[in-house]
Amino acid sequence: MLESLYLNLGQHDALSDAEKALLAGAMTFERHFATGQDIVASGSRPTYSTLILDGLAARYKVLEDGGRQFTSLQVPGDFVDLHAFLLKTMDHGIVALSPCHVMFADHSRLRTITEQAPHLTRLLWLDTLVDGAIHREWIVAMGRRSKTSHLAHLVCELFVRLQVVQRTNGMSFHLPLSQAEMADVLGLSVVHMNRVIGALRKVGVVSWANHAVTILDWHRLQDIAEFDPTYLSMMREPR
Amino acid sequence: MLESLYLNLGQHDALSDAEKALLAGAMTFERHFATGQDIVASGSRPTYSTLILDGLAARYKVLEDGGRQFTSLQVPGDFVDLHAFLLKTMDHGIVALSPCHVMFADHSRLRTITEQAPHLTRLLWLDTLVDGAIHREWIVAMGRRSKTSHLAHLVCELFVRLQVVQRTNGMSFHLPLSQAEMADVLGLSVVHMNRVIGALRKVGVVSWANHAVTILDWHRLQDIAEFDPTYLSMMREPR
DNA sequence: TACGGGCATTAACATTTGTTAGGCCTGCTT
DNA sequence: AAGCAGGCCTAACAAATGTTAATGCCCGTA
Repeated sequence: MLESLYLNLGQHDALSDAEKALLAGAMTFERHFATGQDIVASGSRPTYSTLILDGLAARYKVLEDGGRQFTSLQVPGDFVDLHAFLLKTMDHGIVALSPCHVMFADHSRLRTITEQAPHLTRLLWLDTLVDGAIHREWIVAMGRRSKTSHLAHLVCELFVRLQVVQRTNGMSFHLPLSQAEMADVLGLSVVHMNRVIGALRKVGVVSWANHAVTILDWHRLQDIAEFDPTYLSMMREPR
Repeated sequence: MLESLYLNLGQHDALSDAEKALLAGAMTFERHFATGQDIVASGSRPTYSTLILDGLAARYKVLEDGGRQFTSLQVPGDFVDLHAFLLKTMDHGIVALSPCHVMFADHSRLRTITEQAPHLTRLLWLDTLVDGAIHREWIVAMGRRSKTSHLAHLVCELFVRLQVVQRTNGMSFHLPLSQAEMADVLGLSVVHMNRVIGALRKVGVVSWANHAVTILDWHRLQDIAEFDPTYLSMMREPR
């Protein structure tokens, strides 16, 4: 059941059986969320952290004018709010973008891990660092890439991340977001989001229909995106 | 000499004398960097992490077309590349935006801290988590705020962060960035950056000249920015 | 003192992006 | 079967942002 988590953490460094057992021991109950439901509310002070077993979720903030911005997309194997273990107060919400199957890890047991399992602690820390690296890449994309390049970069990133947790199917993956939701990822209007998706389709590097994205020309897509996966730290080495 | 670091880490939770000693013990040599010099090179694999004692620095990425985007600004007391301790390979560069006085902490000694000082480890982890929270706020600003609001938000954030490490002077602080550099922060052209700064000046909430920023109307500035400092986790509580 | 470079500022114009509105599907409900 | 809601897509126009170029200022240096 925790296979995705093991794949996710294990991509950076070897994960021992004892460590897997410690992780499993930190888990409490599981739960399902329907599309659109809040998994964690902004401003709350959770006493557990949420692991996604299956489904797609996103962090978001809402502004006074009603505008919404997603700040990350979370795939199976992601600890969506590991932050709250130390940050205490959630400064953003987390919403299910598809039906989500999640499991909760008690903060008190995570704390025990930090007291007794330094290497596993470093791997969990690393998980949040990769999260930050992804944020930086998004900032670069929002600030200095063309919108087409930004979208291409996102497609590359999602494909690679989903591949790690075995959620791709050949060169395709399931992306349950509507174009309005995609617009809240890239920070665009819906109309322009539609234009940009159209542009990417037109160059022929992806097909995108019915929430299924297929990469038709990985090399050219990567080129448009200037995608370099270094920031995802997928190299397995001692940490 | 490490006062800024103690102030920075200590804002989130009490820092014991033993922990301060451990931090001091992790430090090796110090060094000065001139404005514009690279403190850490993109793609390098440092064996130490860099603490800013004095000066302003920034993380950045450069794209193929020469465009540059800053992904964070780093103030005294910030561990600019604590990431590299676990990420290993730098996926971005760090440049001095003013003369910088820095000190290096050996990764091997940081590792010892993770083995022997769980609470201090959590505080260091937390430091990187706040970093991520700042990134998220930047993403929201880039995606969904007006440019004026984005700039106002940045001014609020810098003021608060500098205040923690006692680098403010009343309602003023020193901001050594040129408008071209500011443009690389917000992801704008230089010309538009100039317009936006002009707009903020015109409403009369800040004065901005000779690299000195003075907040003339904090309340209204905060209002324009929709600035809520929760994300900085400045509350002192057990972590 | 004269010169040149970097920086802030502005103008004029080009391009990108947002807004408003509507059409056309599809799937679901009555 | 009719009606309705949501999602995708397009058009026409408005607003924001980028580009190019020019001006003036300050400052360090020949």
